[in-house]
Amino acid sequence: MATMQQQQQPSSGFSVYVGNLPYSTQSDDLGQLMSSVGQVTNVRLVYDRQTNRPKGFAFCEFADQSGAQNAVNNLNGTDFNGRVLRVNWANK
DNA sequence: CTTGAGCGG
Repeated sequence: MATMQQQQQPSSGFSVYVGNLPYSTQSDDLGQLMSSVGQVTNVRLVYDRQTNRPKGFAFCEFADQSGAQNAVNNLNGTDFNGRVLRVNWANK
């Protein structure tokens, strides 16, 4: 693997960006999917403040960096509820 | 009863 951005976030949790999600996706659905590749500490679905509609992406916190990396390697580019899942390390 | 690039109510 080439050099990639590994952000170690304190206060428990390695943030991973999850995008290209269906608007019908709930945090629980993502939580179960992420739990299948690693220990998930938190799952945050991003909603729009103006219309209260899901923006279509979310952020997942893993208890271990390997779990987050495993999620990126296993869920990124895969199909989820009819949409191609987009998983990557979070920037902020 | 709506939408589809991207990084947080």
